[in-house]
Amino acid sequence: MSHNKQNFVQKLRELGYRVTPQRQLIMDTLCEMGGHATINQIYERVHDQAPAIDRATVYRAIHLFHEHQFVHSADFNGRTMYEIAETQPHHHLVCRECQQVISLSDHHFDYLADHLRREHGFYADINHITIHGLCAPCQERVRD
Amino acid sequence: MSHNKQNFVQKLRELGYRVTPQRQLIMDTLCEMGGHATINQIYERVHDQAPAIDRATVYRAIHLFHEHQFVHSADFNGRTMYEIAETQPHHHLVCRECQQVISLSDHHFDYLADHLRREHGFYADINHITIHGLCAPCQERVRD
DNA sequence: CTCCATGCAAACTATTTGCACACGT
DNA sequence: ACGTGTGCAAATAGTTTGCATGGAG
Repeated sequence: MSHNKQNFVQKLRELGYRVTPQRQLIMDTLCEMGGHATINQIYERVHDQAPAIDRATVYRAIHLFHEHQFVHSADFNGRTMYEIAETQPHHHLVCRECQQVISLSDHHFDYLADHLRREHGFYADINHITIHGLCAPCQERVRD
Repeated sequence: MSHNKQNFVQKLRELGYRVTPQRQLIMDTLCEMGGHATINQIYERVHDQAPAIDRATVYRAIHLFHEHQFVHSADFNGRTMYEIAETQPHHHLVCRECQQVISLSDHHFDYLADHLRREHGFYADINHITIHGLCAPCQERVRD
């Protein structure tokens, strides 16, 4: 569910980066935010706890994390969201009508990943896939 | 491959929107751009052909198209891209190292979509799915 | 002829950058 | 002590909005 703090700290150090309180707080915050957040949402929450932390620091940290796969980026209806790169598969179904996000773990994604690797030589980041569409209630309502 | 112009024009009208040269040019341009582009890239190209067209117009058109499923949005390594909603399935594998985008049409996505509908009641926009990961050459090089 | 869509300009929000200082190693 | 990371401020880029005019239906 949440990231392994020891692991995060260790990996940062291994890569030659410094483990600062800012980076730790930003990572912790993203974890607490239940899977996905925009940079702005992360900043707001971090700022509540430590007003001295600047937006630029949040941007720099998130970019660093993204570069090294601590977090992933995803499009949620035109907005870029970031989420912890879980060890547990953690996919998202995003409804384009009600904006609802359904999280699920499903082995069918693994089949797809296997297939993409074998047939297309592509190594998918299969632990985090975002799919857009309509949730059941919205599908009922719309019927286009 | 390219969008059906008649269809686009007709649908716009059906929905009660006006078919303006600006909207047509923006849609044509996106089509010519081979599947995916940022709003800025679209604007640049439109602007070359018709310098009078304003950025605001491009934003408004793309949002309109997105709202009515003429185009889809997708995250390409943290950047929001837009692409024509093809009738042909048209998926993207985005390499997070070299930024290469592999387009493919593959029935395995259909299996996944069927499964999501049956098991999770979710109606995926299966004609356009973006998956992140490493392409074969980058996978070779990295080995982390 | 009637309104919707556009262009323009300005406001607003998001993101990046340079620099001096602070602090993790 | 060294050099990376941070805060600050300013610059740049991205997006939205109000309003008067133009043009599609």
